[in-house]
Amino acid sequence: MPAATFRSFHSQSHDHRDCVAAALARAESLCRRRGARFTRIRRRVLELIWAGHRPLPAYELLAQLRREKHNATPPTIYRALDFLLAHRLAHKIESLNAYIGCTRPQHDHAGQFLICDGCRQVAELHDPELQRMLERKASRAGLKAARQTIEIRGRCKGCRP
Amino acid sequence: MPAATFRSFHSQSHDHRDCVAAALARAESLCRRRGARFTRIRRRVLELIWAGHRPLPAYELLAQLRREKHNATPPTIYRALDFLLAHRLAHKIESLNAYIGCTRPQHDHAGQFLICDGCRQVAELHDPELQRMLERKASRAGLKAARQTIEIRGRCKGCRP
DNA sequence: AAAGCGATGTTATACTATAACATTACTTTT
DNA sequence: AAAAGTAATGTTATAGTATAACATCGCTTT
Repeated sequence: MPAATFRSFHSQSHDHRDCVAAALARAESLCRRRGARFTRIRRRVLELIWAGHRPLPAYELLAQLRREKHNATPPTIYRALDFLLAHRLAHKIESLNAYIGCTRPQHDHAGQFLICDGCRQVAELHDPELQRMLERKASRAGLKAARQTIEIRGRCKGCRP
Repeated sequence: MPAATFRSFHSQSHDHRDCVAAALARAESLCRRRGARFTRIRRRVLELIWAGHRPLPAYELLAQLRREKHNATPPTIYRALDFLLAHRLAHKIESLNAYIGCTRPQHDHAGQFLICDGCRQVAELHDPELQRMLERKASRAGLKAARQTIEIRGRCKGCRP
C-alpha cells in the first residue's frame, strides 16, 4: 500500500529563500534534461511564484515583473506561465485564478490542492490512491480521464477559531 | 456501503425538453419550500442553462437572454447565477468558467464532475465515498474541508477513436 | 551568409466578473 | 389602503483574466 505523500502547511517562520532556491535548482536541472530553454523571463517568473509562497494571480506577477522589466505585458507573463505549466513546474489553481509552484515537478501527476481560505496557503498532495480512485470512478461512468482538477478549500489548523 | 450515484453521459437522441421541464419543476418546488423567490429572470437563466445541456459561459447566457430582454447586462446574469449557485440549482465548472444545471439540487453535496473534452458533455457524480475520502485526506494534512472542486477532464466512450 | 525556428516585443481586443448607486416591486406593518 | 422596509433589478462604470496577431530578435543549423 503506497503511502500518501504531501507537504504540510508551513509554519510562519520557515525560510522561504531556501524553498525558492531549491525549486529553481530543480527546475534548472529538469529543463536541462528535457532540452527545454529555461530563459531569464521564465526563470524569474518561477522565482516570483515561489517567493510569493501562495497562489499568485497573473497580473500580480506582471506587476512585480514590471518593476525590473518595464516593457513586460500580459503576454510576457502568460507565455512564461504556459511554459511553466507545460513542464509542470507550476500549477494553476482554477478556483482562485492563481498560480503556484509545483513541489514535485519530476512526477507526471495530477495536482491535488488543499487551500486554506484564512492564510491562503496551499498544500499540494500527490496521492496515487486518490488519483486512481478518481480514474476508476470516471472510467465506470464511461470517461477516460486525462486531467484532474482537485481543489479542497477550507481552514488550516492555525486559521480555525 | 452506499452506492455511488451518477448520471451517465447522454445519448445524442434523448429529449432535452423533458430534462429542462423536470429541472425547472424541481427548482420551483425547492424554492417554494425554502421561501426563496424564483423570479422570472432566475427561472429563465436556469432554463437557458439546462437547455444548453452543456456548461455555458456567463456571456453566452447573457447573449441568449438579451434576445428577449434587451436591457440585460452582465450584473443581470451574474446575480441570477449567484442565486442559482447559492441554492445549488447550478454549479460552476471552474476549469471551464462555465455553468451547468445541478442534477440533485435537494442534496447538500460537493459537485464532482466528469467532463468530456470531445462533446463537452458533463456527468455529475454524487459520490459520498469520494467526498469522505477527500475530507479525510484533507483532515490528515490539517485542513478542515469546506468546499471541494472536483473536475475530471477526459473523453467519453463516444468521443474516443 | 542564409535559412529556420523558438522566444520575445508590441498593440489590440476578447472574455470574465464586480462595484456602486438608482429605481422598482414585493412584503410587512400600521 | 398607506407607509415603511427589504429584496430584486436597472444602469453605468470599471476591475480582472487571457489571447490573437503580427513584428522583431537571437540563437542554431546548414
